[in-house]
This record gives sequence, structure tokens and C-alpha cells, in this order.
Amino acid sequence: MTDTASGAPRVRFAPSPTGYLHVGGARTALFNWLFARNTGGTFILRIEDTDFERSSEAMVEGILEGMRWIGLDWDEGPFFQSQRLPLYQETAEKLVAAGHAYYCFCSKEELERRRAAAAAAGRPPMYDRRCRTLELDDIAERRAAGHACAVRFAVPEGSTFWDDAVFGRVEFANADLEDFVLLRSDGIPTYHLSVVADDIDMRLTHIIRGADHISNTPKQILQYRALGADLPIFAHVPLILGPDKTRLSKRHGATSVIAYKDMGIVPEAFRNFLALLGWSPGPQHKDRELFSSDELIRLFSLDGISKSNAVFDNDKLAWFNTEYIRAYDSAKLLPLIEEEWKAADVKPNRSQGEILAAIDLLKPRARNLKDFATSFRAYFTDRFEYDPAAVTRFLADATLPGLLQELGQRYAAATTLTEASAEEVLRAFAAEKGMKAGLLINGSRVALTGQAVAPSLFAVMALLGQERVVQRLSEVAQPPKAG
RNA sequence: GGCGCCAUGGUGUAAUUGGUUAACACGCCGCCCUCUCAAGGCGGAGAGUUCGGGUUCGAUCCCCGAUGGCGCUACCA
Repeated sequence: MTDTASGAPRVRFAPSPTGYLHVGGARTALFNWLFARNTGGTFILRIEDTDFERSSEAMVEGILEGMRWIGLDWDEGPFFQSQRLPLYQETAEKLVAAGHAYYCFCSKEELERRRAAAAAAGRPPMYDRRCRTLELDDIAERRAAGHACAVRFAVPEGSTFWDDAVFGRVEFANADLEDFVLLRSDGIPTYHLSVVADDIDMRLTHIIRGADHISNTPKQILQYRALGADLPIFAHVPLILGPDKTRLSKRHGATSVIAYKDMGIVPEAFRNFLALLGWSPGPQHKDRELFSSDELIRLFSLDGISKSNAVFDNDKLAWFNTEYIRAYDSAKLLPLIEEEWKAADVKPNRSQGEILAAIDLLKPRARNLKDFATSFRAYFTDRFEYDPAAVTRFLADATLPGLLQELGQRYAAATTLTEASAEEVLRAFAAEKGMKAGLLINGSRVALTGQAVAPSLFAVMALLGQERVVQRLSEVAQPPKAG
């Protein structure tokens, strides 16, 4: 018997491709990945596609896409359970031969009927184990006659417990476990069999998965024992809840990881946010929450995982996003912004240098990648619109357009336009007209950017350049239209 | 219903394995800065740790019970 719990850890993420990678799955994957990278272990990706009805190749691709987006790479796999069927069938036979499992000829319909009857009678709807005591020749006869049969695990007496890395000792009475199906009558394994067969075959040392699997664990431990395999360490991670504290689902809005990409979230922000949902790096690091990928890897440990479920907080995610966008290198941010432009049909007509300069200026006040394709449009293209609210707020005065046009002439007459000279010209003009500079500044902002909110006006002017400043100020009476 | 798990401000988490004015972050409120909005700086409100017992000189922390939430209860995973 080998000691699988020693040596370099081997962990896995084993999603079932019946949907896109959702945030709960993403966090489970992240924790496994963090643990593997922290310990120098191996991170395996295994696709649990034994439910042919609900699995699809598109979903597999969706899951891989989600993992790549948050930056999780795997060392082995992806393995597909649908291609490993012989292993499960052999394992089931082995269990039958050793007396730990048996053939069950009860049909699905029959079982359902009995379950309903039991429920009506107030009895627990567990399988009555009637096929457990079938005679050998009876079994042989039925099989020879071609009767379909499933393989069930023969749950022994007693109780089953383990020492969970997160929850501590957990124990179940075997009497509460039914003789669950290992192999369906069509020869396809159920989840209970395939996980165990694979986890043993792949020599996994730690099983880090959602807490929704706690009650499945005793069924799996029983199989390890029956198969004479060493137990891995189980670490169950609490679930992620929606704001109403029910399990996160489509009702709560975005549930797939890619949806957050589409919402303009930067992957590093999402990963940092996810890592801190249900895990903390300990008291010595409680003063901050921004951790680079390397720090996360260095700090990660199973005993930092909390036991209670966590509520997904969009506001906090938004905060991480602003922090990461601000810290992002502009050249690295550009490709992400370009995706947004593409999606919003924005076609920048600036040089690379101008674009990067604009990003430098704008990223400190961006909250989302989408900002670059919406409220920041005017910095990258000349096709933008005035925000009606901005006009109402800062351009309502009927005399303003005329004054701004006149101001535009002053800029046209200037020999150069720098941040400093832009300010000089405007303040001199304001003094000359005997008005507050703020009125002109705010009005100009709307004329130049279409928005009530922007970086410092004079920095914007310097960025836009003399020609555009003159152009946009002189056209203030006829706001540009997009399209 | 049965079985299991969990429970610290609105949210995420801390609190040297019993001794703290219960800490940090997000969010919220106010002030400063100021050409707008963020950011930033400063300050503030917000939990006496779900509730009730018990152990103890002393419980967020240990024990029991209740309540609530969540999970599982398939020839789904």
C-alpha cells in the first residue's frame, strides 16, 4: 500500500460541463491552483462528462475559457471521464468480486414507485436493498437472459468519519447512507464511482471541493476502504451565496465567470476578489486586501479557509476592479480596452502614442473597462455625443456657447498649447469678461468631452491638442453627433 | 421529514488555541482639496460577537439547547 498523502501534493479541479464555469467553480479551481502552486504540487484538470444528456463540448470550451481568463493553468489534462469508461467498469467489477458491491435488477420505474410509496407512508425513501441478497445462480440466470442491471455499493454497518482540513472531524452513521448506484445499467458510472476511481488512479492527495460534497464524502470513503486505497485529505470549501444569502444562481444576475469579463472586469481583480471570498491570509495581513498573484500563491494555505458561506459582494468586486485598472500598465490595458471598443463599435482615430497617453490620463478614474468605450469615447474618436445631463448642468446658460466659441478663437490664435498655456488663456479670457473661470472650465469640459466628468480640463486640452480644442469649442453650438 | 454543516457591524474577514475600548477592508455619512468626478487626506455612524442556559475570577473563543441559513437526501454531478 502506497502512502499517497506524502510527497508533492496532487490536486484537481473536476467540473462537469453542464454549464459555463460559474463563480463557485472558479473559486474551487482557484483554491486548488493556489494550493498546488504554493506547495509545488500538481494541478490536474478533469472533465466529468459522464452525464451525456447534459454535457456538451461547447460547455467544455466555456470552462476552459473561464479558467484561462482568470489565469489558471493546469499541469495535467484535461482528462475526460467519457474516455475512461473501462477503468470504472473494472473498478465496479472489482468491488462486486470482493463482495463490496452487488448487481441490482430493479428498474428505474420500479424504484421511483417504491420511493413514492415510502414517502407516502412516511418512510425514508432509501433503497430497500432487496437485490443485495440475490442468489448467485439467480443473478447469473437473469444476466444470461439479458436483464439490465446496475451495480450498487453495499454500505456496511457502523459509521464513517474523516478529519476535514476545513471543518475538522465529520461523522456520518452508515445507516443513513443508502446502497448507492456505482454503475448504471447502461454501463456508465455514476459520479460516486467515477470520482473515486479517478481520484485513486490519478493519485490525488488532497480533495479540495465545494462544501456541497460533504454528504457525498462518506460514500466515497467507503469505496476507498473497499478498494484498499489510502484516503486523501479532504478540504471542503464553503459555498458562495447571493446578496439574499441563498445559493448564488442566475436569479442573482451574472453567474458565469465570462459574464464578468463581458461586464468589463479585469481578470486580476476578479481573481483577487475571489481568493478573499472564504479565505484569508491570516492576522498578519489583515490590513490590506490587494494581493498580487505571486503573493496569493505564497500566502495560500488550507487553514485560512473559513467554514461559513460567503456572500458575493458586487461593490467590493467593483472596488478591486478600479484598483487594478489604475495600477495596470497602459500598454497592457490597451488590448483589453480594444475588445471593448470592438464590442461598442468605437473606432479610434489616434496614434498609438496618443492613445496610450489618453489611457494614462484616464485610468485613475476608470471603474470599469467599459468606461473607455462609453464616457471616455471623446478621447479616442471624434464621433461622440454630449451627455444630456452634462449639457443641462454646465451648458444651460444661453450665453455660454457664444463665449466658448470666442474662447476657441483665442486658442486658435495661440502659437502653442500646453497644459499651462491652456490655463493662462482661459483665465485671462475669464478675467476679461469679468466672469468666474469655473463657468468656462465646466462648459469647456462638456464641449470637449461631452461629459460632466473628466480629468483636469487643461490636461485634457493638452492631450486633445490645439486643433481639436479649437474645433470642438467652435462647434459647441452644434454638438457632434455619433454615427 | 431525515442526515450533515455553519452562525462576529449591511458585506468579506481578524481577534496571540478564555483576559482587546472587538480590529482591517468594501460600502455608507461628513469635512478638506478643487474646474467636474473619481482618487487622496482627515473624521464619523454602524457589531458587544443569532438567542437562552452552563463551565469559569473572566467568555467571540469551551459545553448543552433553541432558532435561523445552507447542503445532501437520483441508475445528475
